Amino acid sequence: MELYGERGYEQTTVTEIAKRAGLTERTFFRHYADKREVLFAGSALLRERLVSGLEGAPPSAPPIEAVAGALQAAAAVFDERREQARQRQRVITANAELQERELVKLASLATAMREALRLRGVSEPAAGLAAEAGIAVFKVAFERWIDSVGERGMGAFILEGLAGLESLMAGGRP
Amino acid sequence: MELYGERGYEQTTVTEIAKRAGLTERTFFRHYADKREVLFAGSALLRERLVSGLEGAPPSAPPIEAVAGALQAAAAVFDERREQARQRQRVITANAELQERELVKLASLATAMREALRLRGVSEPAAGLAAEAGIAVFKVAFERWIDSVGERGMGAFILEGLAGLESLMAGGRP
DNA sequence: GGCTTGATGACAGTTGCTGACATCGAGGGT
DNA sequence: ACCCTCGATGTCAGCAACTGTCATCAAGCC
Repeated sequence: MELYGERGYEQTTVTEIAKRAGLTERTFFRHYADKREVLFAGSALLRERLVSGLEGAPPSAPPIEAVAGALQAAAAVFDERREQARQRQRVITANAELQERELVKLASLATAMREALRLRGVSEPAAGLAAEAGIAVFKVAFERWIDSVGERGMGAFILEGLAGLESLMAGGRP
Repeated sequence: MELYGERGYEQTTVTEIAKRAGLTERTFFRHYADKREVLFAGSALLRERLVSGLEGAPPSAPPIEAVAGALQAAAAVFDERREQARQRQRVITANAELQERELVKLASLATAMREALRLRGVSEPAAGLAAEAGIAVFKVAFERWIDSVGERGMGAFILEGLAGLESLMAGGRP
């Protein structure tokens, strides 16, 4: 992160990263599958929160409410590390390769939610739709949260996003 | 595509592709930014269809209906080349790097739709939400279409997806 | 003290991708 | 017909990401 911040992602070679960490290039690749993965190792935590959020929802709750709860649980992760999240996002938005990887991580979150919904008894294609729509709301809310100035928590943006999408799907014209 | 089909994506080197095409490796990279791009050059057509679908919708139509029309216009592209689409998708699902690039292309479609919606007068965050939700429906519909056996057009899956998402957002329990 | 085992180093090799310069063929102007 | 420009291609050298293989080494275990 230091090096990525100092000279940018592309201008940083793996050899430099390894040297700064007091290791060999080869050893770096034993810990991270590739150069990008350094920035995304933490996404496992997000997945856990989403999944346990879905598992923790009352069995009687409709899918969208379960998803809403899971998104709230995930949003809390960001509120705890607001500045770190912004710094990280600055590096990512500055580089196309990193944005690719971020999309992959989001897709894997969608898959995890989809499977957790299936376990709740939600059938296809509803499970896939609910998961993808949830991630869509998450993306928009995250972007707005990052660009926001105040101390507003990400959960508020999630709520707004859910309400907005609900209105849109009902034929609303905001 | 021949080589990717014969021996798989990773086992095919750019040198081989260039030789098969009667060109040099260097010339290959003058036409395609990278090795993956060969499979995604056609996505520009998809974007055009989506955008002109949005532009062509009656100004009075609510966002979700404009998106629905655009998705239908895009779906037609696939019905015309069903077998080709399947073959391509087989190559892509067999390789992680290619799935990454596919996600990038989908994200760029979402961005294009978002901007087209803004031009229709839809404001944020509704434009972003509608675009992302539309792509979510598209993803699920495409997956179901690829896995389907009959001659059913992709447009039918799009319609089902839209209806399903509408029901979900209204608190439905399918 | 010897043994296994997991992490690391050393090193060579492949391949995607880029920069710099030379070449060549098609049109365009005179 | 002659030259001239220009776009596409070839040639060559090189970097950096990533991988396979084997040696080394330290920690714990018998």
